[in-house]
Amino acid sequence: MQLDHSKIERKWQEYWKEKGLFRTADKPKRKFYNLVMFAYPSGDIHMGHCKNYVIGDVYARYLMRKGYNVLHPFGWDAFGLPAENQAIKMGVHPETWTLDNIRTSDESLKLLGISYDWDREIITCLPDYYKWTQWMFLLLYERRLAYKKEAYVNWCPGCQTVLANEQVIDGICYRSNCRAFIEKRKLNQWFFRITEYADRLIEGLDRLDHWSENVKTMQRNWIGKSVGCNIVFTVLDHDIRLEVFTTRPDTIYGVTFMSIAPEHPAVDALIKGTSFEPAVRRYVKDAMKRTERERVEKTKDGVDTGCYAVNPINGDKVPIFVADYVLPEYGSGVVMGVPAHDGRDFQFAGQYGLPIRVVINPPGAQLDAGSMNEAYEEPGVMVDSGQFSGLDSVSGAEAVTRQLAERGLGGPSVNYRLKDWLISRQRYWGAPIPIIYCENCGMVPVPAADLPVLLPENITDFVPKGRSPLAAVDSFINTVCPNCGEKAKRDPDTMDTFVCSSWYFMRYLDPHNDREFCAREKADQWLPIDQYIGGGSEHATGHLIYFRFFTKVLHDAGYLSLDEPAVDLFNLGMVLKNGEVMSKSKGNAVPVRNFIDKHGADVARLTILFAAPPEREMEWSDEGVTGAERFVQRMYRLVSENQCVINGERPDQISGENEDLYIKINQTIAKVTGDLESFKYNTAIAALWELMNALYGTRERDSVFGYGIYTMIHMLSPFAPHLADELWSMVGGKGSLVEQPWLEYDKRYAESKIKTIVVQVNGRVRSHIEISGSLAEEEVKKLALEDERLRRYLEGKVVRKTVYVRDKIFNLVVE
RNA sequence: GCCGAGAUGGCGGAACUGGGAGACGCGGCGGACUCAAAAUCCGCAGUGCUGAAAGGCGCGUGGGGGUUCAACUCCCCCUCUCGGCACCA
Repeated sequence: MQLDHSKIERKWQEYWKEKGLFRTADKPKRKFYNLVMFAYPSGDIHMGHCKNYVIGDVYARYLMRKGYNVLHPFGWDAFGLPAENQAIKMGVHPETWTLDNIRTSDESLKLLGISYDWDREIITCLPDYYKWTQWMFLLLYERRLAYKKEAYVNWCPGCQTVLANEQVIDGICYRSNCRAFIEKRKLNQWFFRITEYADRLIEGLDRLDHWSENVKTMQRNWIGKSVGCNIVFTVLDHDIRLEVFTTRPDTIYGVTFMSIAPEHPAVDALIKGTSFEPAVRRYVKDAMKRTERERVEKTKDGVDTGCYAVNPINGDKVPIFVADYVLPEYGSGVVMGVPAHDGRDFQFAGQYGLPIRVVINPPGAQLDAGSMNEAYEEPGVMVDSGQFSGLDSVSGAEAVTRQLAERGLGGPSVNYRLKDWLISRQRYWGAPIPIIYCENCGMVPVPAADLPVLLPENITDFVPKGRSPLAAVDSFINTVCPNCGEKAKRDPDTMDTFVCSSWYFMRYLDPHNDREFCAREKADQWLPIDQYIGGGSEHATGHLIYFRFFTKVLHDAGYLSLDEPAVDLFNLGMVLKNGEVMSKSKGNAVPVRNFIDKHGADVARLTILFAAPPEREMEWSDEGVTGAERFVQRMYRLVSENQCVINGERPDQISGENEDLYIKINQTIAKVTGDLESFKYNTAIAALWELMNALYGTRERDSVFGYGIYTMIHMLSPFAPHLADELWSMVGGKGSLVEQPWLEYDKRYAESKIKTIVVQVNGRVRSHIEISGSLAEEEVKKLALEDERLRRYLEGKVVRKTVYVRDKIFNLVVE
């Protein structure tokens, strides 16, 4: 009796669809927003992608059966470079390629039986979606959170576009097919002022109790808040003020030089016309050529400007250097050099023979500048610091800051590592930036009524040339000014795809609305996301910050009442094969369709679920498939051979042989239910397997046995829904188990009647006592002392102490 | 360097709040069925020593210490693996 998986899978998928079981009603009573991170459509999906979808689906199906009104949507993050690169390589239009991929992948997801509400599918590259992405841009523009500025930005020579900070990894382009070294270029680009939300993005993390510490810590580090002080140094014989940011104003007396970034605008004025000019210019030119990576790896060097800065606290005159270890975009691009108490300054001073002046001593010790071989960076006691000497460095820092503020030479300041989000891209396949440049009126936002600014389709040359391909499309670029009606030009750039994904979770709530991105009423009904199931921590410092930022902006603008999008975040581990992340480009992908043709969707699902706990990485192995396949066949056989004893009634007379089985059944329901709620799907399946083994081992095929199979069928439904529904109909069930409430267990039989007390001597297991009911310590002790097996351990020994954990363990401590 | 996660049989992995380590599966071995094989079913199994056998005695959760009647679990030190950040003043 073999199971024809393709037949039953098709049958039940059709039934679910016809009955609209996964279409979400719009007036949710017990709502649950279960969101799986949407995906980039890069060809057909493979088993590596499926893990996310299957895990999200198990949870969704369980919640539906628990009576929740579950919103479980899916969509596609469809803009982006791969489509465009494909267009260049194969001559296909990016839209064609993308939509083809989506069609194929949708079919595969349907073959897997994922319970998405397909009516809500969103595709970010379609005008009815990106219209609202553009609307979001305008909202940020209006609120002065989108702005254009000339700045040194990350330029990827491979992709021929600028990138956000978050997209540069170790000085290299984040795209796995590119990996080019990033260059710095000074360009005029659009930014989102995410730094304005830096503090709130940090504070909000404290309210996200259900997010993993891991992701929260990564976000805190990424935002990188530093509390310190600004200090103004004047330059001798120049009308220049150099402002520095430091977290250690307590080391101000230890300043023996200043370093200024090569990009700093003051460099020019410092050296103009002096004998130092040629050397400095040469240094600056070389520095600008270096990538960030090269700068980090080379030794700390610099060049003297011949100028001197004046220490505002003690009037010391110190030389000013240009040095490329100073980051132009952090703080003010100038640092005060304190070699005794900063590792980098120590190295730099060593290189140029600059004096080292100790101004902080470790508690109870004294440093000697001459014998130091590294900087002392810890807090301590201030010395050689004028009126501040003797203060501990923490309160000293405050005192110095206070005095600077009083004299108008500085004051408290906060700096962030986080930088504003650069969102312009010089590429075609993205949402056009809705801005028009008019000779009379300047920069003019496209009026909301004119949205969307459509991406022109009549374009064939996608080869990047350092500017957006849209710049060459006259019909797109040339327009009229919405203000004055004169000829004007559109912005040729498109937006970073991460803008599209920053708000997608709201579009699902109202996907067909053509007047708003989402009706307020629906947002209020459905948000927040109750469970966000994400594809790993690679999004921690990108998407997962951006979508929080957008939520806060929309909150402030009055469109949302909440300001954190997701209550609970679950990070899944990736799927590996042969030790590497499964992906098409690595050639180790297991295609979904082939797999389903051969083994079926339920086997695919069980293989993924059983192999490892969801949060952990899993190594794909064909052996796991064997197990899942065997499970399905055994289950099918169990039901088909015993159909007559299964009636779904909970037996009320439990006695005799099958009482233990009945207890096992109830324990399994409790275990599986608990595991479903905490994403422990591997152990849930193990529990089902145990119950199946128990059923196979049962001789008396009575009503308890029948009920055991019945509950197995029920509990199988989130994991292997097609098989479960088929078995359900075989035993006379109506419709799908999705329509049935989840099982409750019989509390009277949740515990074994017979318990085993483990008897230990000095912590080693030496015997067991079987009991029914419960025993007091005295009784156990009596039984233990009479126990034959214990005699040899107790003979000639004195019982010094006993420990009893009721009905569980009894330990005799003897000597 | 900093932050985070992890290390358990041949393999994937289990173990509640400190209470019988190794559930469940894969692979392996033995048996049944079969002319035979596959499939299926039943059984065995961490490891060393000992015993004809039932069994007995040790050792065992990356390494070393500690707390405890009792430690995979708690504390201290160390090693390795993975992920993130990294000249952030």
